[in-house]
Amino acid sequence: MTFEQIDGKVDIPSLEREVTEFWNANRVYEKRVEMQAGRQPWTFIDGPITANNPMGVHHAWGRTYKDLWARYWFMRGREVRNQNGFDCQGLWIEVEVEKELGFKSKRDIESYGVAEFVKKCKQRVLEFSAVQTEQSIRLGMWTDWDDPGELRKLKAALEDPLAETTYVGTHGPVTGTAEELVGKLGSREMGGSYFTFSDENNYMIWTVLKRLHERGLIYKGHDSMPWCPRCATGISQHEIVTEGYRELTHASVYLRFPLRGREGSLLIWTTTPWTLTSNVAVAIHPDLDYVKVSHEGEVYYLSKGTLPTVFPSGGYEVLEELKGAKMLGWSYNGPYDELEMPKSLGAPEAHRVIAWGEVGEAEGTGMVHIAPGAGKEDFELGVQYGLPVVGPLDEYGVFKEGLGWLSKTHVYDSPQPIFDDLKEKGILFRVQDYTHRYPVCWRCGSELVFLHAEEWFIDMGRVIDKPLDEVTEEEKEKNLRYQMMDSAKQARWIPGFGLARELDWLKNMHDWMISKKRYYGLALPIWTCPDCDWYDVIGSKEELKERAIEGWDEFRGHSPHKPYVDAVKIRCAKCGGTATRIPDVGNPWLDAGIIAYSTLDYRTDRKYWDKWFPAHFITECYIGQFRNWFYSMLAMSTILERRTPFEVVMGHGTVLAEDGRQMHKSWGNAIWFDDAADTMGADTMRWLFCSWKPENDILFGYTGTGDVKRLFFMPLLNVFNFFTIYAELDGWTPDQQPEALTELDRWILSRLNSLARHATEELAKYEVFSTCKEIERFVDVLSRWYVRRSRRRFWRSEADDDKKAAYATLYTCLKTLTLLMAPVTPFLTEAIYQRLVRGAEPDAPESVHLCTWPEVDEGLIDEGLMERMDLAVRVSSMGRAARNTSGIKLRQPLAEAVVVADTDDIERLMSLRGLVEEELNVKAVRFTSESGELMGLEVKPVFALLGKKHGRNVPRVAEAIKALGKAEAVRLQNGEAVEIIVDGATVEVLPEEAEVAPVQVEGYSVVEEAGLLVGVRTEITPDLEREGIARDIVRRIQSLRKEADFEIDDRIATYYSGDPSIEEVFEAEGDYIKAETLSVELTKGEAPGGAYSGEFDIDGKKLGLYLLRVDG
RNA sequence: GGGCCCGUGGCUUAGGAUGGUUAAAGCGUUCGACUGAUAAUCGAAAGAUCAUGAGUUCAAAUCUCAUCGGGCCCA
Repeated sequence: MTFEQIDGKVDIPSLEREVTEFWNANRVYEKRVEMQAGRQPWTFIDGPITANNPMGVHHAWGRTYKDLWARYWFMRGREVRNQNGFDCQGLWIEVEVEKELGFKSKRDIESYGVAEFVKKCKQRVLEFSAVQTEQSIRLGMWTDWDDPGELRKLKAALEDPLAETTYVGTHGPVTGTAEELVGKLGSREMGGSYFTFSDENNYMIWTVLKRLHERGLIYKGHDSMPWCPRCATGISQHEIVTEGYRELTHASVYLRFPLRGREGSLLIWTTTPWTLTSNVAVAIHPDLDYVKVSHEGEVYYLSKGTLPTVFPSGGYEVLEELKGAKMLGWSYNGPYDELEMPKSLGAPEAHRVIAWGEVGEAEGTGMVHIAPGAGKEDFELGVQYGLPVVGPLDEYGVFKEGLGWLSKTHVYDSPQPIFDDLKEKGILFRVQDYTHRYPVCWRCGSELVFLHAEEWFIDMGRVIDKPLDEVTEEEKEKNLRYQMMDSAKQARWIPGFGLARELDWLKNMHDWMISKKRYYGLALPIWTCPDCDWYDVIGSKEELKERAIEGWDEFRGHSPHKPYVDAVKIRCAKCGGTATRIPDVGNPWLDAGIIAYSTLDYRTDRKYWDKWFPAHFITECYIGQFRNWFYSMLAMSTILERRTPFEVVMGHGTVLAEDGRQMHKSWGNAIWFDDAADTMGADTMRWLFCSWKPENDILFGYTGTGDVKRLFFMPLLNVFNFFTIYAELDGWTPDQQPEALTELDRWILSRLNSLARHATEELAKYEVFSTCKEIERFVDVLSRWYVRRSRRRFWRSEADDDKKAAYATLYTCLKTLTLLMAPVTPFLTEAIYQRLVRGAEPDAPESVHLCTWPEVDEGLIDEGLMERMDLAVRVSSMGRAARNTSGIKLRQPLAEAVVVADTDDIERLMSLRGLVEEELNVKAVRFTSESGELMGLEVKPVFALLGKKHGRNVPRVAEAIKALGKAEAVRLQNGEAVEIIVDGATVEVLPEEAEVAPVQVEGYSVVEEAGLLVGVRTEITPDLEREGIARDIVRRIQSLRKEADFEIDDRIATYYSGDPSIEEVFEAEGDYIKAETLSVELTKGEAPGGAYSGEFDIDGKKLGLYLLRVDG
């Protein structure tokens, strides 16, 4: 069999499974890679997906892009490097493992054992990297995948980390301890995806951090961060924003801070009484109006605007009004100045009034209590004003030593005792319930506190207060911020506003906090001396070994993770003490940011790195990546090489559910990737994603993918099936080329080549949306015009040249289209290619994905022809509309269609008239530039105006107006007055007294549109009527043939009986009926036994038909 | 508060860089047709002052500014 159909009721997912099996059985991907080795490189760097859960449909969007350009460049003949990557370290994985193990806090991890916990984290990564690998293969992603089974075996082997095992990588088996092999995943020796927990990835970051340290850019700082006392962990701002707020009611307190050296107190309000232990300053707004008031014998300062809320029942007297600015620098006595910790840190001496622009009057007293050790903004203000930092809580929310009676009590139990204490001290003003949105831990729901912690930072460079382009080379020299901006500008950002966003982030970013007080992640290579302030950064495993003074044996054979690496100690270069590693792990964006170096063997094989760096292309969902992955990639590359690691970066939007909301398990609008792949199919998703503008968020669901299938895939498959049915029947093969092509053929080939040109150029620019739209348009015209207008050419029984032309043309269209679509819909195109090309062209590559990208034949692009055909399509469409309004069915032939157009258009349409005749089922198309052929002008009197002017003569005037000729009508239309004769008198008719409207000429149904007029003659002569009936008869015979299950090319004998007027048609139109229905004879009367019969009704007249298959 | 994006028929979106006849699709609605691609398909109709206001221009959905509304990022 040369050509093979695809079942019209095709189940796309099962088709895709069949294609996957074909690829696997024939090692198609491997063959492609071998074919391209040593050619011009194309390199893609994958932003790692967190291997922590199954992937979602939102991942499928970006992954579709990632795959499509790799396939495109494969077809363009490049050597492609597109290694997939997994993000393997960080809190998210810890959280899932904690859930698995039922842990509630960090204490649970400590008692379980850090080594075991880290192992569990690695095992989780191996499990889900296997799952995601399977899913990605299901999506059709082509890259050097690990065998998921091997990943799972390695996971099991890791149970005993130091035991020998073997991993079958993509280049063959590798043997080592389980922990060693895990640490080598993704290396050139092992093949497969890269894993950010690999030894190389971690040590490469050590190298970077050491370089930064050598430049003096690593420092220890402080931060005040939201903290869950129950989980004993910091919570990032991001975690709070997504689901971390709850409506809560707390007891808030108003209290007095007595002023030093002047009368009265500052009136302070706070919702977090525990922070009063750490008060250092009071912030006011310098421009706000404040008042000094007396109330029940006490004197207070507060802002004027808050008087009504503070004293709801009045009873105060304003003694003085003043601007906030006048109070700056005033000193006061804090509520806990007697405690040892604040005293030792110098808080009492520091107490003063400071300015802060964020102070408002919406709540409180317009005076804000500032505790730099217990709040984020407080901390920043503290840095700005050089205030001491009092951090009262430990990581479990317990008050530290040095806080008197509060020490060792828990922060959650503190409000009431504090209120009692304040009352005893005589500074309590009022306690009052207050409801607000308060941050809580997204894992356990505990209320968060702010904790002051030591953290490690990279100095990203100060902001220089001048326009970007005026920053000098010298200023940039020590300033990563500006160097990164330069790197960012070297890349092309899609969409264009991406660069502006990245630069905005770079302008505003703070120093990079790289430490996190957790267990599973990059071991920050910072060793500190417990006896002095010395610290150093280690740049490699080798350096660590060399400098180790103890613990190396314990560490040997392990990956650089906690707890083993912590055993290694080095000598303090300053005091000779024993320095230990800080317990912190690294920010996971360090892991993802380094991969343009770590995965390309930057440290060990610079030639290899040179070949593949920088990436030609990267793409990710842009929400968040400007400050995450794009940022960290730029940072690392700027530190190491001061250049961008990617040439083109494309960002795309987020996937939303079809109701326009985020997909959410509990809202019931989420779609899982596996379900989507199983029901709608991977290619359907891929097409939906690619035919969407990347910068817009996409509404993803079964309606959209259903449309893809119904409006695009099905018409395409229908055309394909149409071709295969007839080509197979006729035994056409591609070597049967025609002598000449028709205009219709040349037109569709012209369309095809301009499509190919568009696709080639746009895909090279990383633009796929418009290509998909063009392809959809092409399939539309191919189906609705080329094939529809060519159908009869395929039906003819003899194989003439015109038929060859039709086959050759349609074959070329389908084959080229398949190649153009191959990168976007790899499964569907493979299914078509196998059935269309493989049987017909013995030398064709065995897979569509082993083909080269189609060449564009510019010579076949004929702009003039395409314009003319567009015109013919429009005329046909208008003609159909005209028939439609006349109510005459299309099967009924009509005598003529008249087209009114200018002479140029007539000229252009002339050679295409045959197509229009067939399409409109008319005997002839007549062209004219005289619109009067189809449209007259009707003049209607405006009675409202005429009545006043002519009184009782109106009817006769109106009569005369209606009877006006065309010339006068035109003058009226042009705003001129005309004269008429009524009863012998001359009457002037003003333009406003008559409405002029076009009206159709009798006997035609007419449609008008933009300078064109198309009409069909509606008269049905007896001859035409007979022909119409003949077509009706043909249709009934055809449907009967089909019911009878005859083959398309079976010959039949037809017997008929019925109304005399119908029988007469059989005689008059016999030849036509015979030819159309493959009837070798037409016989009046009932058939012999065994005939297939049917009774019909044609416009109320009876028809009986009896069909017999004839052999030979 | 700063930066960026988006507002187009009932719904979902094209078009927008380069201003130019009557703003284009699909869904939905209504009517009709076709019939050897057929549980498919095709045609037609109704439906939009292109968020609002101003400006530039002979001409603005498109360019500029402002306002309103929605979203994202950073404070």
